Amino acid sequence: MAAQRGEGETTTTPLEPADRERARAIPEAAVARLAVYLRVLSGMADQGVTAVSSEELSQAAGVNAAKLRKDLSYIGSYGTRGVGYDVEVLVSHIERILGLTRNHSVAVVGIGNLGHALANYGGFPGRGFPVTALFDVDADLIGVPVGGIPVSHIDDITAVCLEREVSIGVIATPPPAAQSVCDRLVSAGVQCILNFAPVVLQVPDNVEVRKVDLAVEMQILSFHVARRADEAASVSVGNNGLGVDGMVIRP
Amino acid sequence: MAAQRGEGETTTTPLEPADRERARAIPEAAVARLAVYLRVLSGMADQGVTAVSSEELSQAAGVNAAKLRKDLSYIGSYGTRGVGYDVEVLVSHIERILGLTRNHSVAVVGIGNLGHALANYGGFPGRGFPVTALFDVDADLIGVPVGGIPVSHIDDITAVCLEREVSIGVIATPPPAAQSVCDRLVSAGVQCILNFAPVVLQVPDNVEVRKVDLAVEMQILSFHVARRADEAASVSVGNNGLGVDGMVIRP
DNA sequence: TACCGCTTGTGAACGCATGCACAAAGTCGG
DNA sequence: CCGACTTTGTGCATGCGTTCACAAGCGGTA
Ligand SMILES: NC(=O)c1ccc[n+]([C@@H]2O[C@H](COP(=O)([O-])OP(=O)(O)OC[C@H]3O[C@@H](n4cnc5c(N)ncnc54)[C@H](O)[C@@H]3O)[C@@H](O)[C@H]2O)c1
Ligand SMILES: NC(=O)c1ccc[n+]([C@@H]2O[C@H](COP(=O)([O-])OP(=O)(O)OC[C@H]3O[C@@H](n4cnc5c(N)ncnc54)[C@H](O)[C@@H]3O)[C@@H](O)[C@H]2O)c1
Repeated sequence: MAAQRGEGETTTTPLEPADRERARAIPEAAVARLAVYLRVLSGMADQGVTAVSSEELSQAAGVNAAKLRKDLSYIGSYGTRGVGYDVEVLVSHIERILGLTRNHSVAVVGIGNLGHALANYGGFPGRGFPVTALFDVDADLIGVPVGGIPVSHIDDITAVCLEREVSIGVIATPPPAAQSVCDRLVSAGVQCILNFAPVVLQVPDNVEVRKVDLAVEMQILSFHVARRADEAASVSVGNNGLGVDGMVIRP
Repeated sequence: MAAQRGEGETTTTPLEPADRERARAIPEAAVARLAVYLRVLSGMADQGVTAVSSEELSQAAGVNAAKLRKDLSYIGSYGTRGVGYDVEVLVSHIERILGLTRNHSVAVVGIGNLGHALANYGGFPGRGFPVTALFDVDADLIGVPVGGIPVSHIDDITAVCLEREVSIGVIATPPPAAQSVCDRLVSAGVQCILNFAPVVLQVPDNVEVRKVDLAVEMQILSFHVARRADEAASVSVGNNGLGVDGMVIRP
């Protein structure tokens, strides 16, 4: 909706009605994997590979071959039985479904440790996500270029986001500021937010939020360490080699 | 089911076998949420809150109340019916299940844009994840302290990781180096890896990998933009300037 | 002590995602 | 042109995760 210019004509290449229905039905989990397939396929294309089978591609993407085929089937039937998939064709169809046929302007809010890293990162523009705006409250930062873009004051967020047609907002401020920054982004018309602050954001229904929570990631890893340690411990104590449900733990 | 003891009365082992069995059965998705609950609860504790109901906590964590209760039930029954949960009690039990009763040393490999941000980040040590080792190949960086820790050469990774008992390795190198760095971490005995490089890592079964893939996150957001735009487009045949839900889109 | 109202903990139903297994559909060699 | 071989696309079963709904349990109150 934010991408919608006036009425009728959009700059985005419209999907065929059939594709539109498909896109609506793609499971979230499959979308995430499609993005991974896309990267793997792009890499293959760069190396001159023109065709690939579901088996090869699934290996490279680290998933089950059947799952890969099912994922691809969500976007249509573009393979050739007995042969496999044409890399270029697959790339273009995945890009189309993911909405990568147009650029998505990114704004980063909070130009501290993380914000600097993000602003300097060269991987985004190349993939269709140019960083076009940076915001902070720190007076010493305003106007200073980071990664080639001068930092704007957070109070100008609405004007700047509208002017530069920002469609994705990245929050890299301290936790206490995150909700307020989020609200400002939303009122500036940004409907997609990537949040690095360890805070649960409240947003209206029409806004999509994804969070990257490193502490949570670490704690999940910690859980697995602990679980493994416990398993080892339970095996070393007068154990009979059987797990709780009778499965053999160690042959 | 999985929690039930073999046949008849098993010996009354005075350890905590119940918890061990429970931990094994916790769904991955629930573990991730437990980490979130823990953060919310810690915040509440800091503000002097001593008791909380599933309704309140679920609101704060942004999840369904029933789901929250089920998640908590995986770790045991520590609530009081008619009252709610004691914040301190819940915190300590979640910490125990997540293995946060001990510290987990973290090593960061690749001290570039992102590695610097991670090394300087103050949020990890406070939560039981002290960064104790940094690695890079760049000769100019070796010995230079970042966030108080001198950067070691990647070739010393095995010795340093063993000496500092590193249990989590964070990969922040360019994509081409990631697999090789991963292999080195694994042979240094690190069993948990957090990967920022947009690469699918191959590891043995006993190693746990979690990836943080910002490009994928952005592409998922892009997908939702596209989907929304399409929905709007399908409505906007003879559009009146109003979006699907009647909100003004952008003049 | 007995009752009442509130909140937990969980059995059960549901829905979504995964993985299997195979028919359909194509290629290629003869 | 045909038949053997390869790989896709998908119906189906299975398992996991979410949600509902309510009995069980507890504190407060009379
Ligand atoms: N640095 C990391 O590696 C890392 C890791 C995990 C999570 N995080 C999270 O990411 C966020 C940023 O981390 P950081 O290390 O870059 O912090 P930082 O303190 O280095 O930077 C925060 C920046 O946000 C700015 N800021 C503060 N309030 C603001 C506001 N209202 N509007 C706009 N800008 C504002 C500050 O001026 C500062 O420049 C934090 O929430 C942190 O918890 C960071
Ligand atoms: N910077 C970001 O915001 C960002 C965002 C998303 C993903 N990433 C990913 O994170 C990774 C790091 O990004 P960055 O921007 O910090 O890159 P960078 O180029 O700034 O830093 C990479 C560092 O890794 C070091 N290095 C190279 N090969 C190495 C090896 N074999 N062993 C040890 N160190 C080695 C380099 O010397 C350099 O210091 C990349 O894979 C990138 O795609 C970064």
